[in-house]
Amino acid sequence: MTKSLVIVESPAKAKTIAGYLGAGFVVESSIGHIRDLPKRASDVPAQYKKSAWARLGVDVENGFKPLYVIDPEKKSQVKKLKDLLKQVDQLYVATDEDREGESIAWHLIQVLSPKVPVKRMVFHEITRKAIQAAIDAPRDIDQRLVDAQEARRILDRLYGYEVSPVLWRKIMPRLSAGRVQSVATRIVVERERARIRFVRAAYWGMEAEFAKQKGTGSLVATLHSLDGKRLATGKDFDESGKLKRKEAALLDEKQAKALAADLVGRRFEVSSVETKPYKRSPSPPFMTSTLQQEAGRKLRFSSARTMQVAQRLYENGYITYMRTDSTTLADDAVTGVRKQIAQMYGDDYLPASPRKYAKKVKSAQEAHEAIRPTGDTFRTPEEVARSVGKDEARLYELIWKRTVASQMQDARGETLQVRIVGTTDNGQRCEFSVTGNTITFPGFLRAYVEGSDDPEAELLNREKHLPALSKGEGLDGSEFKPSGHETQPPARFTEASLVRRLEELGVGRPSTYASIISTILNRGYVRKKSSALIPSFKAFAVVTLLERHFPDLVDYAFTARMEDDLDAIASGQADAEPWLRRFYFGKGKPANDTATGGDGSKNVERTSDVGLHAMVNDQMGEIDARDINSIPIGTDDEGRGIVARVGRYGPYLQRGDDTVSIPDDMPPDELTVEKSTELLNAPSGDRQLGSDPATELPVFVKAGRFGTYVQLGELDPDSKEKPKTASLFKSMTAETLTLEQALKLLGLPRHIGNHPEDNEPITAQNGRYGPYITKGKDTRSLETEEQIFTVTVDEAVKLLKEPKKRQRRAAAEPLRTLGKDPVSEGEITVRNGRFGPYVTDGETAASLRSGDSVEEVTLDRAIELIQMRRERGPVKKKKKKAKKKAAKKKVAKKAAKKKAPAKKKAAKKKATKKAAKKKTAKKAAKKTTKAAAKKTDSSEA
DNA sequence: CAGTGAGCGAGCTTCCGCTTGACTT
Repeated sequence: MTKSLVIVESPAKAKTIAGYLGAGFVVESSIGHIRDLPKRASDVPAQYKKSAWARLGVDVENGFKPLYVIDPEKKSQVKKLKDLLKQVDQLYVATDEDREGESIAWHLIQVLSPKVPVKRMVFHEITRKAIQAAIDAPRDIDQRLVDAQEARRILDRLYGYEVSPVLWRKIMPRLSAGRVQSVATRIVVERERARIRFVRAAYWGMEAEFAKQKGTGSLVATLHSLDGKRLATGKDFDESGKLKRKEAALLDEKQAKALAADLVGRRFEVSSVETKPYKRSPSPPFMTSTLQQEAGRKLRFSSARTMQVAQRLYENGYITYMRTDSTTLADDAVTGVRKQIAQMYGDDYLPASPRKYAKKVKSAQEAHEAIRPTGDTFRTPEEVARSVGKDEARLYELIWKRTVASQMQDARGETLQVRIVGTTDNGQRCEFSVTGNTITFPGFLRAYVEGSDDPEAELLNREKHLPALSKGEGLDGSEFKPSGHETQPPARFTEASLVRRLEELGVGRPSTYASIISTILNRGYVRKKSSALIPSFKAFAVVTLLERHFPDLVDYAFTARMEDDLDAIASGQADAEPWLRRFYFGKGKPANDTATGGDGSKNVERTSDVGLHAMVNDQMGEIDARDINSIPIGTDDEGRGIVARVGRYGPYLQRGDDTVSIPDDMPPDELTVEKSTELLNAPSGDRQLGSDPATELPVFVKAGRFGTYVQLGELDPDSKEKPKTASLFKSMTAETLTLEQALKLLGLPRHIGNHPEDNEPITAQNGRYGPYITKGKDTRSLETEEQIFTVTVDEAVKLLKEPKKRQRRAAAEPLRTLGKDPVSEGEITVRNGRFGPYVTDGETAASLRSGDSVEEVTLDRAIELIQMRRERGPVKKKKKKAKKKAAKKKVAKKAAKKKAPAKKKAAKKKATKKAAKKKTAKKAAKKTTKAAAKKTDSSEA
C-alpha cells in the first residue's frame, strides 16, 4: 500500500482533511509561506551582503532575480516536512488554489526537493466529497501563476524599500510607504481634507400633526415643498455650503417661524395617496471584508478582534475558513440550509431554487468558500453558545443568521406615500409629506437584518402604519414646529468602512485587512477615537509627499492596474521581467520599444516614463522637506500666515517666529485659524522668576529643545537681537531655580581673570560637551558645572598648561572580557557605548544585534560579529560633512527667509548636474547624487 | 522650537501576503 504526504497551508485544515482521507495519508501543514525575501540586512546570507542589491533582496541588475531565505521561525516546520517526506512514496501539494497558494506549492517543492512523485491537488471547500475529488484529479504546478505571485512580491518590495527611505530622509525615521498602506492612509487623509474644506450650511424645515376630520387617526408629516418647489435638505448643498439644486426652496429661521404661525388654523386636505410595492433581497453570505464590516457595526468588534474570534471558531470546527473573498456556498451546505429554512420558517420562506451569488470584486481569487457554519446541517447558535466564549457565540450567531438569510425568500412590502396641502395667507401652496411602510412578507428579514441586532424588533420598527386616507379628504393641522438643521461634514472612516473602501479598490487581501489597520495605527498615521479613524499631521506630510512626488504610486487605481498586469502574466500574455524592469527602470529608449514590445504588459509602467529607481534618486534632492512638512492652516486677521509643521518632536504650529506644540489629541479638522491663534497666543506655561535689577528685563524659565533654560527679556520681533539664554546645570531644576541662580547663569561666560603671561582673558562657561574654560582659541574641559563659578585663575592657568584630556574614561571599563580574536589577536571585550552594547578587539567594533545580549554573547559570536564588521570595510568619516551640514543649515535658513527663489534655482542646478554626470559614470554619479541630496535636504529639514 | 568647543566603535528603520504559536502584559 502506498503512503502519501499531503501538505496544506493551515494546521486546522490538515486536521480536518486527515479525518476525511484516513490511512495511507499523512496530512501536514506548511503554516503559510515558508520562504520570503530577506526582511533586513542581517537576514541576507554573507555571500550576497556586499551586493548593491542586498538591501532589496532582489537582484535588480540581473533579471530581478529574487533572493529567498527560509524564515527562521519556519525552519523547524520545514524539517518536519522533510522528515515526513522520507517516509512516504508520494507527495500531494494541496495549498490554496490562488496566486499565493500556487507560490507556496512551488516553494515547497523547491525547498523539499522531493525524490518521490509530486502532485498538485486543489479544492475550494473542505467536504469529504470535494477532498476525494481533488485527490482523484491532480494537476501540475502552474508556473505562470507562480511567476505572477513573484512579480507581485518583488514589486511590493521595490515600492516599500525604495520609497520608505525617502520618508526617513524627508520627514522622520521609521516611517513606511507601501502599495497598500499608503493608499489606506491617503483615503483617511483625503476624508479629513474634505472635512477641513467643508462649510456648514443652515436650513429650516417643519413638522406638523394632522388629524382626520371624520373618524379617528392622526399622523405627523414634514414640510415637503412650497409652491411646487421641493424644500432644501442636507443633500441639496455642496461641501462649500452652497445650494447645488438651484430650484430648491430654502427657508431660514425667520421665514420658517413666520410660516408656522401663518399655517395655524388653515384648511388642509390630502392631495395624493400613492402605494408602491417593494422587494428586498438578502445579502450574500459573509466573506472576510463583509464579516469585519458587520461585526464592526453590530458587535462593535475591531477588525483584529473579529479575526481572532473567527480564528478560534475555525480552529474548533464551527465555521469554515475565515480569510476568503468568496461568497460561494458548498452544494452540501446549500442543501442543508434549505432543509433547515423549511423546518424553521416554513416552505414559504424557501426560494424555488438555491440563490447563487456572483463574485463582487474583480480581483477576488476565490480559493475558499464563503464564511459559514460548518457541516451539512448547521449547528444552531444556541447549541454553539454552550461550548464557546461569549465573543465566539455572538460572532457565530451573526454568521449563522447571515448564511441562512442568504438562502431565504425576498422580503416584500408596500410603501404608502401621503401628501397634504394647505395654502397660506398670501397664497403660498405648502405641501407636507409622510411615508408609511407595511411588510407584507418578511422573507429573509425573519432571520437577519443588516446592521441590526434583533430582526424581530427591527421588523416592527420598519413598519409604519398610517391611518386610512383618501384623496381630497380634509384634515386639521396643528403643532406646526419649525426645526433648524445644519449640513454635516462627511463622516470619518471607521475600520469597517475603510476595509470596505479598500476592498472596492481591490487593495489588500482578506488575510491583510486587519493588519493594514494595525500598520497605519502603529506608524502613527491614524489614531482611533472611539471608532473613528483620525489621521495625524504626520500622515498629512507623508501623503502630501507621495502625492506630489510619486503620484502614480498612490493612485487609487494602481493596484487594480497591477492586478490586470498580473493576470496577463498568469495567462502567459506577458512576462514578469520586462514588466518589473519598466516599473523600476522606466521605459527604455524608443529603439528598445520594438524589441521589448509585445509582452503585453501595459499598465503600471505606462503611468510614467521614469522608473521608480530614477524617481527616488533624482527627486531626493528636489523634495523640499520644509515644504512637505508644512500643512497650511490659513491667514489670521492681521494677514499673518499660520502653518502646522511636522517636526522631529511632534507637530507644532508656526506663525512667523511664534511656535507652539499642537496637542496630541487635536484632530486636524478642528485646527482652524481661530483655534491656532488661540494656541499660539496662550501663555506657554513658562515661569517668570522676576526681573534683572540691572536691566529691569524679566527673567523666564523655559523648556526648550535642549532641556530647561533661562532667558533674559522677551523676544522682540522687530529687533534682530535675540534675548540672552543659558541652560540650567544638571543639578538645577526648573521648579527650585531662584532668581539669583538664573542671573548667575545669564552672566556666563564668567570672566575668571586674565592670564598672567599674556594678559589674555580666561572665561568659564557651559557647552555642548559640558563645562569648559577658554583663553583665546584654546579650551579645556572642566570636571563639574559648579567649577564654572568656582575655578580660580591659578587653577585655570594650570589646566591650560596640561595637554587636552582625551576623555575616554567613560567607556574604559569593559563589561566582559571574552578572549582573543584569531585575526588581530586583540583581546575581545564587551562594552557599553553611545549606541548601546558592542564588542571590540581594540581595532574593530561591532554592535550587538537584536538577538544578542551582553550576558549571553559568546566568544565565537563576538568573533563573527567583528569579522562581519571588518568585511564591510572602514567606516566613512562623516565628521567634516557634519560640520558643513551645520554651517549650511544656518546659511540656508537665512537665505530661505529672504530670497526663496534663489534656493530653488540652486536645487535645479544640482539636479541638472547630477543628470549630466550620471550619463558618464554611473557609480560616481550615484555618490554625487546622494551627497547632493543630503546637503539639500539637511538644509531644508 | 536656544546656543556653544573635542572626539569617540554605528547600525537600522521599511514592503505585502500566507500562516500559527510562544512570548509578556
